Amino acid sequence: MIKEYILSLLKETIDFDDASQIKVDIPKDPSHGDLSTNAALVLSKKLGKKPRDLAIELSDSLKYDNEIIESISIAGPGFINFKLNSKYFFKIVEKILDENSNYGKLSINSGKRANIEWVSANPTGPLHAGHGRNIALGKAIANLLEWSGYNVVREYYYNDAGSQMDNLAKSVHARYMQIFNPDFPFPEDGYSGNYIKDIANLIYNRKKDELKSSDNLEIFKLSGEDYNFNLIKKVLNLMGISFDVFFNESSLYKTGKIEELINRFREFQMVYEKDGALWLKMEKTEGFDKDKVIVKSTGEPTYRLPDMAYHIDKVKRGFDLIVDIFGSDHGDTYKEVLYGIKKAGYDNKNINVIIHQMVTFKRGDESVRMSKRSDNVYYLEELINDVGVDATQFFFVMRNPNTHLDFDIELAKDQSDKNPVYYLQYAHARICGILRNAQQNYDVLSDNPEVDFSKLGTEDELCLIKTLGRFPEIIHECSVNLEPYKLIPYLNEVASGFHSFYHNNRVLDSDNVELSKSRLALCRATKIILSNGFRIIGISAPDKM
RNA sequence: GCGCCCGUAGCUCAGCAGGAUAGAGCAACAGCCUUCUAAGCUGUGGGUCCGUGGUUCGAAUCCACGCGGGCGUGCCA
Repeated sequence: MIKEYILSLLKETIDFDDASQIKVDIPKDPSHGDLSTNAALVLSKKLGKKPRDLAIELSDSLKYDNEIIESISIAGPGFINFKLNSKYFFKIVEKILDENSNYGKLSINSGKRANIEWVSANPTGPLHAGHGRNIALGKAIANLLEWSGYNVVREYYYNDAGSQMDNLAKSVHARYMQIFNPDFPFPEDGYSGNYIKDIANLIYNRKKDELKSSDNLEIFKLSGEDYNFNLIKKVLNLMGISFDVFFNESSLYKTGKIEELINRFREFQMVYEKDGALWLKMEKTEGFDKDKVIVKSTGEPTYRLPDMAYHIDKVKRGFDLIVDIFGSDHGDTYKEVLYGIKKAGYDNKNINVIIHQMVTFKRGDESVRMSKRSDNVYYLEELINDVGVDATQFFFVMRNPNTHLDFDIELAKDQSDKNPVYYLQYAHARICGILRNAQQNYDVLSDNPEVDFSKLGTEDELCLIKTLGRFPEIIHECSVNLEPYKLIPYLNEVASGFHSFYHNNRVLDSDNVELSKSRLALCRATKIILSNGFRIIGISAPDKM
């Protein structure tokens, strides 16, 4: 890319052992040129020269290609500013049109395999709105991994074995029994949602009172699991997500992986028995302050043991990168899991855990209460019905996962310029409108596909082209750090650049065929960038709005 | 108490591997539709970057200590 080109020019001219401080950036102020470097500032001390003198010296001796760099100037304390040749920018437009839906795809991780695990909600009930952040993030990050070249396995891990599933069975059973006897006691910590009654009714419709006097809860558990999983999959489907692997906890028992891990811990003397439970030694030097139970006195493992076994399984599958996405309420447990992997003698360095903070939902100024206990749950499906899939996806991905998210339902629902989703999508729809119009009403424009880009030259046009050309490096930045949210301000800039261009520059004009063609090409290039960006963050690119 | 995260414009947030005058969207105010979608464009106002110290040519950004908020700190997941 162009930044590397300039960096390589600098390296040809002057020796610097430590290049980490030297940066080539796009200056905030466009009057400072298209690119700028702080090289002279950084190197001045080492070489004992004044930054400005060094800058002049450097810029005089650079041997650059005139087709790429038009001019060089010195400014401020010693920044070297580069103005690029517009021919360079026109080549970018050609490249975008040529690579089309692949433009921006990187090869930095070609040939590598990545596993990304997220959602992983247990089938004890439908997904609630708060799950949305995890779901949306994972979707976008999985896309980013693919764009950076990885072969990606999308995976969902769920617990179909532990005490939560027993609780589900008891809850469904109680609702079933209440059909015959309204006074049948409901478990104190049972799942109170109405869906439990729906499951009980389904069982009743099938089995009538056959199960009334049975104390086998298996059928209640399986029916509940099945019902809930269908609800979950339905919503995931709405969100446009499909998983390659559904990994269930019980398989870890069947294949003996839990037992194997316990034996390994024993072998490495990492565990001891106390009060009838099996404890894992947690070392202070690793930041832990007390030991943790991995097998309860009842003989059942705590959640962390199968979590560790599961991750060891992923490690053994040989991925180059393993990504986990958790809410901040799991912020401590993932550390235990990584620790367990290491202490069992496996390598955890390929595991990258992304922790996102919690979400608050608001309708205008009013916050939406979400408590599981009172059945006052705002389900993800309701949120999607309220604001639409695109707004749901967009609002969850919009912010840095590290910060708390305020999700304004009214704003997300609003079909007006207030809503940032529409601003972006509208730019795409507008372009499609122009393309339709060109096809239907401007035959002359399709005569000869040759485009003379030198017809382009207005401020708006050049500004838009420059923005489009930054797409690959934005993808690079986003994918290296697994940060899809950074794509959004960029796409906003693309849309804004396009809207300004549109406002000031008539695209279709029969009296100006060559100009029209080149502007039409610019429109197509913009459409490609927008739709590629939308695909990554996981929203649709509408043709009409 | 301890651990992790956060504190930037009226609101929601970018910027935080140190760099030129701290940005965006919304809200406020003032303009722009006989022309490819006004779900748009143009302009204006708006800041103790939580506080106090430190590191240096330079700090919103790094360090220390406070203050405020969120989440953890289970033989729940």
